[in-house]
Amino acid sequence: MSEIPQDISHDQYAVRLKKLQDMRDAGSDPFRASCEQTHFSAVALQAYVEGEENTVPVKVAGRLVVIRDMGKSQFVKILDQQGQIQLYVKKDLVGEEAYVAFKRLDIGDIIGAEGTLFKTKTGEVTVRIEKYTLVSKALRPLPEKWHGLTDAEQVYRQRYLDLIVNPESRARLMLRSRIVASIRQTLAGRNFLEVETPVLEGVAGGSAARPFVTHHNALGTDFFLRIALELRLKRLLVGGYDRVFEIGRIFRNEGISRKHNPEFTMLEVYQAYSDFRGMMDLIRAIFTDLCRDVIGSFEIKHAASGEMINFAGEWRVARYFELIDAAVGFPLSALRQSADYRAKATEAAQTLGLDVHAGWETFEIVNEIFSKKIEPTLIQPTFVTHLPKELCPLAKLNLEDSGLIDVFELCIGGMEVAPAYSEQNDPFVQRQMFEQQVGDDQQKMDTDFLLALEHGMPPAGGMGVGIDRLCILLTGAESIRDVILFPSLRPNEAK
RNA sequence: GGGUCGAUAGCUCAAUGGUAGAGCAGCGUCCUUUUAAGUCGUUGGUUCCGGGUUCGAAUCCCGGUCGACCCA
Repeated sequence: MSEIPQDISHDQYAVRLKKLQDMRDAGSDPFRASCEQTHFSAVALQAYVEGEENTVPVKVAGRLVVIRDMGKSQFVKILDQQGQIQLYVKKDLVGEEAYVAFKRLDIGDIIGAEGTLFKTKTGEVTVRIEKYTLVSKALRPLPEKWHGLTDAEQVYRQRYLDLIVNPESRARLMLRSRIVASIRQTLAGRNFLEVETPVLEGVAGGSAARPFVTHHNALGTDFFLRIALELRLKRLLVGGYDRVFEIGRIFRNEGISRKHNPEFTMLEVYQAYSDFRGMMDLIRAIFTDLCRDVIGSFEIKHAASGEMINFAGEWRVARYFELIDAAVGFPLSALRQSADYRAKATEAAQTLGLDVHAGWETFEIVNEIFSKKIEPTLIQPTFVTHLPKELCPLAKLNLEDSGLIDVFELCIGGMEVAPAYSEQNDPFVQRQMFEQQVGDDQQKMDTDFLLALEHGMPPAGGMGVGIDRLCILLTGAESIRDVILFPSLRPNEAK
């Protein structure tokens, strides 16, 4: 322990260090190895029986977050996983020595306490403390109780402080845990197997994104961090896992924004002998369970627009090109086979005020219209179907129009939430689509996956759900950083 | 990567180019049912870092670091 200066009254760290040293000098250890807890705060509050004062015993534990000292008695509050509970500490009850020691506790200290439940004259259920133990000393002061912690950088770098002092952050991030748990439960109830597949891949396939590269020393080779789960999970379809899913972290070496974190969480689900329509049923079931069990409502307020998003009833189904034609104001899609399709698409995009880059393929120009002018307007749940095949090289082609694919993009709240496909299982078509996608760079082609397809993959529906964006939607968060416990930041020495 | 904005006490925030302040927290006092408890007193600053302009810089200028927002 470092030297403690003479006048420490202004230095909260030094004051606390001094208290720690005094306790150690007196032979008591302020960092205990265990502490008995019979009740979480919320459980204790429910255990109170109206009119039965000081009959129900509880042992609670948590961090001191409020201290109201009234001389010979104190009201304090502790915070545990479930929230706060008030404790009443009285000199008569705990004894002189313990009371004096209690007065030396600081906000932030973690204590265990036992006593009985009663209701104060203002009606708050409170634990009347008979015994307490300091189980972990906090050497640093907490942020201010009223405003909490607002400095964005500190909120992200020291998330634990945000969780302690900002109840809305606690609630939002805990809701994420419950959302993921609910999804697992829904899928388990439908006989899906949860699996884990490699993060380190020789080929980063399944999507078009720039991967992170790392190096394995013993093998003397570079690996890519996965950018999707798809190709591994489909190998499991080949292997006879008919219903399989993974909730896993994927990594994309691209920009950081309110909607993008370099690592994020994806749910991918595959169901053999189903197709993209089956995935519509599945995603409806996932949302129904989420609304019922986690959110407690089938309506959620869309944070950006204030509009109520309704998850009950039928969800809108709309064809991609119907939406495009409506947005541009003329039947652009009728020209898809004609020579001036590109020119008309460019003109339409520019009329809508969009920049068209010279190097873009025509489907990219049209998709710019979709992502900038249509997707943001799809607030209510909408299945967008019949997308152009260039957008998803892993989907089955539509039987009536081979330029389209059997897929949907589920858009909610102006965001793409879940794409789903009837999965491509023809190894020849798949190879062709890969070749178009990778161009000359054959290194990027997952030939081992094509080999797996040649062994036969059952027809299947597959779906991906961006868990972070789903959480943004369901929690009303403004940024992906608000639903990720520790978002990616530039490394920085602690201040 | 580009543009705009920001960084002041542990936290939340003030401060015409002229002695850096407040609230909470801390320290000391009073108070045995408080609810942002109350009461009296009181300590605390490398104004993000490095240059420059100026008699004088938290404030103006340049560079950097970190962050936020928008764009790519």
